[in-house]
Amino acid sequence: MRKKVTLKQLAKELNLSISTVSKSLKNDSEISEKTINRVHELANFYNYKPNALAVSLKSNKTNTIGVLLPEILNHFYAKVLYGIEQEASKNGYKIVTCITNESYEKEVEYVEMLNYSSVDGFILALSKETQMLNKLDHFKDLKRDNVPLIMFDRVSNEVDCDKVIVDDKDASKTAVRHLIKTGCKKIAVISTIFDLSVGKLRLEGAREEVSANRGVSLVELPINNIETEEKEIESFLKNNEIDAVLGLDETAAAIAINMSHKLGYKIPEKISVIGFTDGLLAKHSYPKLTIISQHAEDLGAKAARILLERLSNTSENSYKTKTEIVKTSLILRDSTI
Amino acid sequence: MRKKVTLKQLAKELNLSISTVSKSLKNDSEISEKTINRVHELANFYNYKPNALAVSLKSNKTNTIGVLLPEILNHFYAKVLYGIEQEASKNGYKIVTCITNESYEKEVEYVEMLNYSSVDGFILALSKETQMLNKLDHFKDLKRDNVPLIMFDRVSNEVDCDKVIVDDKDASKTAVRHLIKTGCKKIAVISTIFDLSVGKLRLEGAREEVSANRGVSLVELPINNIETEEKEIESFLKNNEIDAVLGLDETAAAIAINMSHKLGYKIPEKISVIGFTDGLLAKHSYPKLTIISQHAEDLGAKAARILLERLSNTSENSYKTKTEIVKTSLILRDSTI
DNA sequence: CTGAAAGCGCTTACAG
DNA sequence: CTGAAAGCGCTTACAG
Repeated sequence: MRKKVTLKQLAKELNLSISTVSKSLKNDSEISEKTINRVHELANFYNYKPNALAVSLKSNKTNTIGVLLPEILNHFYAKVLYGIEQEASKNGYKIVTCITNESYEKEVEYVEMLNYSSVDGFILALSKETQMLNKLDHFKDLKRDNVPLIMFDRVSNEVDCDKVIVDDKDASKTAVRHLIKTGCKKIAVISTIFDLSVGKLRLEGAREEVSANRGVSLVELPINNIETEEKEIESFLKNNEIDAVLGLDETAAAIAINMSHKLGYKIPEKISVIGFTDGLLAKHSYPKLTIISQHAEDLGAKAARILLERLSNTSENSYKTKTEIVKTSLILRDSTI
Repeated sequence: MRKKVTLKQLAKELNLSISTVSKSLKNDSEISEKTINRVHELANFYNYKPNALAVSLKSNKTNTIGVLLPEILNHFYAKVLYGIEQEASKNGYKIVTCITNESYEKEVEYVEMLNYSSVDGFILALSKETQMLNKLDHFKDLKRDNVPLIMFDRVSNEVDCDKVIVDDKDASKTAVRHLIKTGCKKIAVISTIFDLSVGKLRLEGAREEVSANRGVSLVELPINNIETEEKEIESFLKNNEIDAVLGLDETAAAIAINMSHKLGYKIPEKISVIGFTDGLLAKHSYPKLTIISQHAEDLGAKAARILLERLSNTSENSYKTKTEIVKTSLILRDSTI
């Protein structure tokens, strides 16, 4: 069982009251300088730290932000987390992170758990399963308890809260436009995330851009089963005379590159490839992948800033929620012409 | 500011005392069935949840484990985290994770912060900077406060605590033995982690195994600057007549494969490649990388189990610490013969 | 300048 | 069977 020095013990040893010790540690002007010094000295000696549980119980705030991520082996979320962490710690907030692993049940469980642990607010992206089932009741508790919530990336229209999203549709358009500009005529879109809000938007963008250009066509390869993704992409590349691939998630484009190697197709000479998310796979593919960067770190920082703002306005019990859109960038590397 | 129903409010509305309500919620046999039912009904209606801060303050335990990771964009640590999480949540424990980003200062800060937040125990791998500076004073606080600590993977001999490590030296030996068995004569070892305990052990293993085999030689490529890693590996491959590469961290082997593509070297025909860590890069390289798996998930679960055991033995204030070793496996894929 | 008292939301030994 | 009281470790308005 953990042991810690308390105000009580310091008070006893100094022959002072608990109140005086408490005030001294805050350098309260009420207290004589001499007493303040005595108290600090002993506190330092014992390495006294106030008990955070007691402080939080009293103040009704924990200075903690709960963060829920669908997945962590994903550079986008990992970087968002980093952005949140930076901004939060700059402002004296801690973060507690839970990974839902794309499970609705886990998401519900973690929201309850963190709410029960009295985090001051939430930042989260919905799990895949939650988006598919479209069950959002677990967020009503937060509303009822008056706990602010910021959703990012994977959001739901049915929850009224602040949101930070990426301009996914525009991003796809920009990518496709680049492919067309460099001479591609038959563009494949590979997606494992057609169930997600972001996947839908990205696909829509590609469709719109293609249909706005005469003589260019789109072939869609939706992948249901991650297990067979490689094989599906390989046979797709073999059986379709395409000259470009747009991968809508982090891995699809990388796999397209690998399968092209296998089939002996040159990149970018025969096939141009663009992916989403500036992650490890993109950096360590050969040739290096041209990608859409979602500026994950900025996005995280932005979400944190909005939350901190909500937390500082303790007065307003209800407020008008807002949605901010983060602009993406197309980063040209070696997998496109 | 968050609002929550409390025992007090329930008591008032039910015309009962706080004690009776509290006991009823726990189905205490002292209380009449009728009262218990009344209380539960209202509690359900209001969705009452006890305030975790108050419970923890009273019980002096938070059911929370603090986890410190050097890096998260690293499959090994991400999977260890997953293993810890599984085991912890199975036993009603939550985890709070902090990423040190290989910084000594951050590590000190987080240890203090989590200790101050009253986590029940710690599981951590040291940051690179901490291992280089070899400053370990921040763990004395934990000892003084009687908070159990489990170190894994990157550990220090100078801290007396439970440890879970990987048989890194044997792992390298096994890898090199396989290379030799398949006919490799001149083996390169590429390392960006020669400062780390694990990096040293892996290198040692490779050296020992090579010197035990006549006619086989080792070439070492230590890389100081991650920025120029690719170029260094490329020119190394060009200027050395090697027939095998052992990459001691997650990325080195992947880069070796990419640079081989660039130089037109066939894998595994001309060069065999083995890497450490069964991560995304290994899975999505072409050809698929033969790797040493450290069984990260098991390792995490094991660390959690040891900690939970320590936490359940509240009686013992001092105990004999132990070190457990997790066996690695060589997983043969397509980058070796 | 210092301290006693109330209170944050719980739990539990004790009294009735 | 129910409740008053003490206490976990703090903060702060109030009294002296």
